[in-house]
Amino acid sequence: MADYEFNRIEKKWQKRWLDEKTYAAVTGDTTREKFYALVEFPYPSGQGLHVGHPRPYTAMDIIARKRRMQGYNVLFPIGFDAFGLPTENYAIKTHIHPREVTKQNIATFTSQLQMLGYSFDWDRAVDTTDPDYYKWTQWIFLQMYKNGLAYKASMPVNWCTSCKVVLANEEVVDGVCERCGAPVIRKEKSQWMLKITEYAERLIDDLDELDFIERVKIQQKNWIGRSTGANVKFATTAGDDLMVFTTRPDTLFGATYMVMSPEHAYLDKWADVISNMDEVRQYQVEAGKKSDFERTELAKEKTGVKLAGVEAINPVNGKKIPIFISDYVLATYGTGAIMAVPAHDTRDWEFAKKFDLEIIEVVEGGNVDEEAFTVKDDSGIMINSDFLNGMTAKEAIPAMIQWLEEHDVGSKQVNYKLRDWVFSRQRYWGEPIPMVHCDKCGWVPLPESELPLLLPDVEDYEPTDNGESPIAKMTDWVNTTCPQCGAPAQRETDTMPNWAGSSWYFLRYMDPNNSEALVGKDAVEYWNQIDWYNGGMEHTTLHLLYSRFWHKFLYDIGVVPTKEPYAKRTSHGMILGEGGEKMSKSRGNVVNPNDVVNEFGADTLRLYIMFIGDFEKAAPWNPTAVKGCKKFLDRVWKLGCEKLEGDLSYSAANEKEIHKTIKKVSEDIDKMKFNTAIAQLMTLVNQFNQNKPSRGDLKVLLELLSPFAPHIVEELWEIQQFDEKMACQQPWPEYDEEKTVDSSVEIAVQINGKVKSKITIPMDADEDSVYEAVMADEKIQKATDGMNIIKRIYIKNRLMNIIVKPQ
RNA sequence: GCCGGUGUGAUGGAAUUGGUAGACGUGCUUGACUCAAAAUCAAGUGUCUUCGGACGUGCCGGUUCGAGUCCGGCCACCGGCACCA
Repeated sequence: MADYEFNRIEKKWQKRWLDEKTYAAVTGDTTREKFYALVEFPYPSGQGLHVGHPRPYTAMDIIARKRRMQGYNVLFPIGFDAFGLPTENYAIKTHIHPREVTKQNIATFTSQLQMLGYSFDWDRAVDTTDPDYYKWTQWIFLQMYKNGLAYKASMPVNWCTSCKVVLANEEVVDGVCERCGAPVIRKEKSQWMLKITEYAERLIDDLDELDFIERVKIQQKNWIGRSTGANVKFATTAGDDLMVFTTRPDTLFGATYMVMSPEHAYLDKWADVISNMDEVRQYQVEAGKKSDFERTELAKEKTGVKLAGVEAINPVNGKKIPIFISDYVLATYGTGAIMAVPAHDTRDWEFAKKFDLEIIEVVEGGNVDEEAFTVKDDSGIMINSDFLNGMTAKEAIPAMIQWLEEHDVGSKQVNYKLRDWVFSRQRYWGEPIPMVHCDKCGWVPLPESELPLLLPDVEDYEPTDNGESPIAKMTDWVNTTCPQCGAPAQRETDTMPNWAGSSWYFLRYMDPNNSEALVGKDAVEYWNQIDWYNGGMEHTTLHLLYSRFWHKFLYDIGVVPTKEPYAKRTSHGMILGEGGEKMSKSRGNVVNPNDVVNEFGADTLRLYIMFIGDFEKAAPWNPTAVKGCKKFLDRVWKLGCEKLEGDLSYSAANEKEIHKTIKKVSEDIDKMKFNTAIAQLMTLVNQFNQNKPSRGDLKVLLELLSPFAPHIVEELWEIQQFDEKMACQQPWPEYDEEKTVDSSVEIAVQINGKVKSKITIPMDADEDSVYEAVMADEKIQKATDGMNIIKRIYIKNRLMNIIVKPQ
């Protein structure tokens, strides 16, 4: 018997798959149903592949391989999301051009991914830094601009003090930079923005039709943060009406004061009317100095300033109430001002206590002197509220909205927490934003014929302290002429964030070499929607949301035929270090896939990473357990090398277990229960070691194993000369439900719900004959001796429970 | 604080969705082979036990003939959001 030389075997088959383009998807083969399986394309970092990558990749590879065997026309592509900071930082350190670094890293990643035997369609690989690719990223930006979805605005933005770059809200975690951990401060800057808020409603509502795992839907919904309520107009003694948003218009009679955010525009407008403007200015300065992080840290203690000389009028009762400014009211949400109902809102209550303001109870049931009574279930009864008295909150809300509308002082309103997407980055290694600024014409888009706008070469990639991109120093590139009027003009020097290229990459895979369009009509009609997309939870409110937004826009302008890019979304758990901690260089617990492949082979790594535990949950790496998977493959090798004679029928001894295994493996792959599928394959192999397999037995084992461990399977397939076509090109085995069932079954016999004995009965035996067999059992006779049998419960093929009472 | 998730042997994890808890793997014990070790193969492995049994899925209670699974109340850990009106 030949040794199991996994290194030689794996290289041999990888080469053959690539040479023969075994896994190329065939567009236009209408005889077969299409299946588009997608994994998140990697960022090609200098560290190379991490063991985290193989988990989702192996999972989708197994699914793709099985679908091919089931006759689908499968598109399973890969590419590289190569713009981004780590590469740029590396360039700063080494003075090697990011383009070169990216090229090397992509080469490393490619060979590592090929080393693991993934059935990617390599001819379709995309690279977001390729001008032929980012031409279309820029093109989409131009379409957004033309449709009013891209705009430049000066506003306070998140500024990472270490990366020296603006961050999107989604990139700020606990007040620090998601990537480097440095503090994020607020900085006033002029930025390109994308109006994702225009799509907020559709981004929430359309989730209902999608087959996404629930936690993804919930997280996106929370992030978009829809709340329904009303806008209410308060007249003021300054003359202007002050508009507020509230989710509880029913509590309007309890509104005893108002609060504006320190940034509210009326403050400047009212400067002459406000008699304590000095105090107001001082508070504004202090609030402005605080970073987001400090604002949240100091959340407990309320601060604020009462506006002297201005009062508001509560529209429902004409009462004059004071107005404050406080940083607990955010300028960016709602109208930047609130009506305060201290009796029923915790924050308002704290503020009212501190400033000794009136607290009026309008919903019965709490003790508003002690704490705010926040009713969550809408069932509280309204009091002190004139025409609302006696109603539940649920009834009072629409009643109040109606009243507001009738009196023209308010209306129903929906608000979202989602903010527009800050889209410019002051860095080098990104897509140039194809816009030109002309003193006369303002911002002018580059004509599409000038795309791609190439990223210029610079001498120095170092970001500048004044917040400008390194490209700003390339005056030859920056200075241009206005596409509209021909006058001297300047190019935009900020670049796009790394989320840009990844927001549409799945479309390019459908038609990667199209030079006329980002994707051809036929290709996008055929591949249509991604059938199954697996990726990390960390992208839920970033890439996953952004790409849904872009796709909806592309749908609106007629580029794609579907409203949503992904029909189904699943997510894998993280691979942790040995101690159950996150793998990191500083902890020194990083496992390199290369080492595992060298020592045990790619098939063992694939098998282990799928066997490690529940796919959705995090799992710690266990080096000794890897051996178990290697041992399993050693046993398969031994079985498979033995020369078998005869036809391809199943042996009588193994037939039942084979049908069970086909069923279990088929179903488990579709449910991503890879660990139990592998366990069943192990059980089958254990049985083959008891009952020598026939030639047909071995053939079906190899077919079932081939998505998991494709290399060893192809080698054994060749040794056995099963077919001219490779194992991966065989039809997926089918099972006979009847043959998965045993002829006899062991059932439990319980007395009063406790298992007392076990007996073997024929499959599907009727209750009376089972009862007879039960009563013949010695242990049961003993247990029921001298007892009254009250009743019996029979669950077919499972158990019989006898209920007895002492006589 | 709000939203979501998880809790099962020494260990990673199974359990037909209310029906024999611990599949499969690791580890450990014993045996075979070996001068020996590794590898391989075989048997065993939840806890306690007076060997009749008794107990056992984070804790307390409930529903049920029957609960890891359902309900109520806690505890612990993980993830997300957070002064969002």
